[in-house]
Amino acid sequence: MRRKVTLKQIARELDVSISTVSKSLRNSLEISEDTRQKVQAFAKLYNYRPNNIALSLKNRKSKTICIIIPEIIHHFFATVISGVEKIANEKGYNVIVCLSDESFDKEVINMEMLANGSIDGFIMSLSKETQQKKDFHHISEVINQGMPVVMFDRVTNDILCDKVIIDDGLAAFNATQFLIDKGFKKIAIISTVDYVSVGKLRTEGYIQALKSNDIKVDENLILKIEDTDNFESQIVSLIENNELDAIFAVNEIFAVTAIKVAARLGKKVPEDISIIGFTDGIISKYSSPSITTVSQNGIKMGEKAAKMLLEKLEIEEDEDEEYQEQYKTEVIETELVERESTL
Amino acid sequence: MRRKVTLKQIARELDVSISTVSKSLRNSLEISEDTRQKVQAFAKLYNYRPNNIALSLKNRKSKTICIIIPEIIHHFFATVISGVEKIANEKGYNVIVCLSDESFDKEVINMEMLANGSIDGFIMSLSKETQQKKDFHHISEVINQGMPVVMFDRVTNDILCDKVIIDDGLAAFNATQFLIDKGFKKIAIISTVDYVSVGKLRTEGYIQALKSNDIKVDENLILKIEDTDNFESQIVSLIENNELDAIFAVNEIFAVTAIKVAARLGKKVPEDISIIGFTDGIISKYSSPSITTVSQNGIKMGEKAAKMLLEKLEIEEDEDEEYQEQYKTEVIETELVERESTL
DNA sequence: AGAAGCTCCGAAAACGTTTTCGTGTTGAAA
DNA sequence: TTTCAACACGAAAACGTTTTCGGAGCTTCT
Repeated sequence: MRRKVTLKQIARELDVSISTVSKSLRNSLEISEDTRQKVQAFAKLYNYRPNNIALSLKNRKSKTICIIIPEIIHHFFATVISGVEKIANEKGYNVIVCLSDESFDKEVINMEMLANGSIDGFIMSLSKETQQKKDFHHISEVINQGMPVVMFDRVTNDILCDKVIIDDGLAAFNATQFLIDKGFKKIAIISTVDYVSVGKLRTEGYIQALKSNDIKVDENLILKIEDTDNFESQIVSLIENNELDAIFAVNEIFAVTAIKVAARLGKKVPEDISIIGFTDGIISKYSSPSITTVSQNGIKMGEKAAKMLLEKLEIEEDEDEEYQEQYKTEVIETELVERESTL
Repeated sequence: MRRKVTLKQIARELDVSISTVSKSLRNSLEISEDTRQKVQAFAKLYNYRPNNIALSLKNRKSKTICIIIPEIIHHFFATVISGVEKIANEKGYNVIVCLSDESFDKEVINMEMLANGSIDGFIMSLSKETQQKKDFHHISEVINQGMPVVMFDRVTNDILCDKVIIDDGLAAFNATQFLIDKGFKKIAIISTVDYVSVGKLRTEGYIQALKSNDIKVDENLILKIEDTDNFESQIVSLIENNELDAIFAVNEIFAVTAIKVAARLGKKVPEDISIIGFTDGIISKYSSPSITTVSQNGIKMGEKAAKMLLEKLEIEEDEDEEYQEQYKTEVIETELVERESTL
């Protein structure tokens, strides 16, 4: 078990200075052909690799970025990570993945822990608790220290930074309009509580669509779910108490649960009731019937977010001094994937 | 945008030495109460945080571990990450997630890139390609340098290190036996090609179960799928050409696809044909009918792997010198979760 | 022969810490 | 008055790099 070999050891062994070794390995013309070859041969033999930590310290950057997500056991976030990884790796960056578990405290701890030199920038989606508390000091602090942050999906207007989102309102509008175009009038929505930004936006889009088609908005058809562990009974009531034509669910789980509940209540999907979901995940694809859904391309979001972050990092590198800070918000287009759950 | 403050800056500002500042912040008794308070107040005001990279360099460890998985868009691996994260965070470690995308080269690159000081240890599950090539030099190299490695799920006997696995053979045996106990004789298996270690083991378990119940093994009922993108037609043939009682699928996707195909061919699940899957993921839970499956607790696997790795790291720290190297293989128990897809 | 210019290399600083060791200043004991 | 311990602090090394600068030794030109 030989430990990693360092410049110093090579230098001692070959009886030259550390500088000479370093320069030789970097093929500096300052060093004679002879010495260079000797050093390089020796380094190769002992499988020398520069120590990343030392390089990070010297260069004052770690070539590592961090992505903070609320939970990983969630197809959408997993795809985003995948997109981030792809771009980051292409550019020689590593990715640290942190999970906030929807907790404000964990989000803060993670950021504080990593903001001290370990990483060069953040990509993040807010935890539910953070969105509820509306406390973003940990993020603005990091930004104030000059570390770039890119937010995606669950974002906030209270922080100025690059963002990657989908147009949740528009996507919801389109999904609802799709149902209306099929001739449906009694359309329910299964959404989340309002402090989850995307839930609120999607609900608004749904309402917009109804209004612009002169369909009266019925509060009884708007179900806002708080506890994502135990909500099935609420969906049962919704379907039992209303003669629904269709349901728009703001995520996969709600959609697939609606299908199950409908089946149990003797309603066929899509013959008796049509259902549209949100997020084109693994459930929508493999459910029976498979689910018509709004596809938010997580990979594309991750790629875009990573590109924006890396761009900031490269710029900083060049013209270190005060260029006009420009923040962009990129909107990733969504798409309605038609499957079996709608007529 | 003030940049991060360092010991040196505080020292200059307060007109003391760097050592004094460092000691003050660590509450050393060498420093007078007076000076300590002054320094601490100043540090707090300017929100001083020690630079992690510098600490890593000094301590020769990064308090970061890396987990390499074949793909993240896969419920099982996501749960493993989640388990690793949990334990690592508890002990103050960060987790770098690397994706090999089932590619040998990416696995090698990732390991080489990070093995140079960036991290303290690896947790990994082999990529398909690596298992196929049986080339593990990158792993043994890392181990030779004294860096602990823990392998999980997809492991190999060619490398000596800590491992966390399930008893794939036994689990498959039990699943098959479960079907046999229901009175089924014509039981098919949908598996992967043999170089995927877990696929092979599960197939063996299936065969064992048949044999020990004196059921003839019919090669036509053993489907080994190579291309995971385009296999539906093979399942169609399997079901069409054989009067099956039941199917044992070695993963969720195969199981849910079998259900779909069966339905299309006019066979009801579970009335006409029973189906058991492997991996208790989101699909099994939300599919209709929901799928009876072998649950491999990914969280527990991740937690166990992380514990084993961190233990090695802590030991190394203490008694740096040659204690007898002991490698363990932990077996995580599986469980058969009965749902709707079996009678 | 002196100046100038190369070629080849090493010393040292820098990145930000922690820690060991030394040293100057007190105050009290001998 | 001398000696010694306690106290409070600083210098420097170390972790492993890269890079700037300077210098020694040689050749070439005038």
